[in-house]
Amino acid sequence: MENGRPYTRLLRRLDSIVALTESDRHAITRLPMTVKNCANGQDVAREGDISTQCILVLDGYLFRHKLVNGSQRQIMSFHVPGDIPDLQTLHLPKLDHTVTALGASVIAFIPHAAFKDMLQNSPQLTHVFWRESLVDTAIFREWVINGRRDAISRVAHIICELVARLQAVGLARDLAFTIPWTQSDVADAVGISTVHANRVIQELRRLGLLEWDSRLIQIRNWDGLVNLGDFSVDYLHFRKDEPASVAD
Amino acid sequence: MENGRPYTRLLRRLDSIVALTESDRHAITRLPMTVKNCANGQDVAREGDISTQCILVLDGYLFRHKLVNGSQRQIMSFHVPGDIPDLQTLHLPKLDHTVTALGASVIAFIPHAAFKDMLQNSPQLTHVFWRESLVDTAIFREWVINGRRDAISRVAHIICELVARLQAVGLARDLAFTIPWTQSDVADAVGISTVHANRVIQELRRLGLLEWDSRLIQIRNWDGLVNLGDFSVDYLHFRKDEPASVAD
DNA sequence: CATAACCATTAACATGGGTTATGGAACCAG
DNA sequence: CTGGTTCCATAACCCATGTTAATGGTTATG
Repeated sequence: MENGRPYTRLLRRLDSIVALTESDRHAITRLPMTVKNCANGQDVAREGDISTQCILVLDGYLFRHKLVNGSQRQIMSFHVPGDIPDLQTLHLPKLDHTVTALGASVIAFIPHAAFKDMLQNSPQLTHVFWRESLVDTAIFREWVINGRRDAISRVAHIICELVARLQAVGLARDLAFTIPWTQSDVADAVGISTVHANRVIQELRRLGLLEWDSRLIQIRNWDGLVNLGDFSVDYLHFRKDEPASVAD
Repeated sequence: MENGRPYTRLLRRLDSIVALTESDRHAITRLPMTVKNCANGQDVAREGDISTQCILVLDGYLFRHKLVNGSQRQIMSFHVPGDIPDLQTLHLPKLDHTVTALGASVIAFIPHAAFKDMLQNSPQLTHVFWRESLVDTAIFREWVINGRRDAISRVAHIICELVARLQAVGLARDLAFTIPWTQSDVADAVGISTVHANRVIQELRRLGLLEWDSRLIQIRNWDGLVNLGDFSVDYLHFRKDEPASVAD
């Protein structure tokens, strides 16, 4: 949000998967938004809610999660600036999981009515946002697959994914990023115990793949991490003609 | 396919999540289709392909899968009659996984051009199919969560899911269904070894929850299975006002 | 009919990761 | 300063599940 325009990251995000025309960009910037600051751990939307607006991440992170067997928490996705984690509520308004702020974050609410109105008037934007929702699906498929990998590969994999997604919106360009999660959050995302998450993180450090200093993660050996995590960027479905990463 | 009309199950399927108008139904029945018979194990679409048509399951089953670490196969979904397993290719034409026939099956190809044309002319049908693709997403989310359950619960869970989805299109009404998978397929779907799949299946039988005679599965204790699998039908997002299960 | 595949089953053994518990560092509230 | 809380780290123990391998039944095939 360096430049203060709230829709900048969203445009970057969409631009990373589809080429936007000027009129598309213009239509998006005219969407009404209500900005809100969230405290760490604050629920932004809850399982069972019927949504009437979408959430856009402006700054910080959100995550989606659900309880398994009434006790364990499974985190099913992390969301970076430019993401609309509940885009699906446009057509599936009842939430089957909860959306929560990871660290202090800034979000914006976009009313469904205005959003749908915009899509109704533009087949191209319908394509763009439908496609965006399908990339979300592809990420879930990859997380299903991730369950087959062993613990250290799983953690390596989500780190690679986060770096790639942050880079798509112009963040983490130096292979370093800050994310206010705890080891217990990591454990709940990849489906291991916190004790084992700690073992795995130490092993990643020991292998010289990255520095992981509480909140700050600095990749030291990208290729090694990609290899260990069996990571391929394909499933994120970025455009071949990458958006210029210098034009901000 | 009892009545011979190829789009019957699809209409049932859509009807289970959204109320269709007569003109919607009519538009769908006018979609051009090319019917094809598939042998067991035949790839219908492959990872890396650029699709120009969608696949509709008419009879039998398909499944989607991908190799992990270049060796292990992870099955990420099963598809029943009425499903369009590659609906996402309408907006994300490059496949990031392979679609294969499970047993001898009958499918139909629907050209993207005709499909898009239909959607372009009907905001309501755009809503219906977008929503359909989002239910697909919700299922993947649930499979991510399923990774947190132990082996027997995971198997119980996918059995419950299959029964629910078959019932939505008018199959498996008597809590019994035939599916030509092997124990190794089950293992690759829930992410366990074939040996352990065998242990788990025997335990399910021993608990009196079901009969599992090779291809034929007969549920004996639905509530027990639901309970063991920690299954809740919510994530399938069926309409509250269920489609009449008698009107076929 | 003979052979080969494939599949379900079982056994013996190995191990990745879970569980429980404890201590210390950092941070915060009063 | 003191007590509470959260997070990271470490150890000991154990279990669910993986691995490997062997057996027999069934089906497909030449």
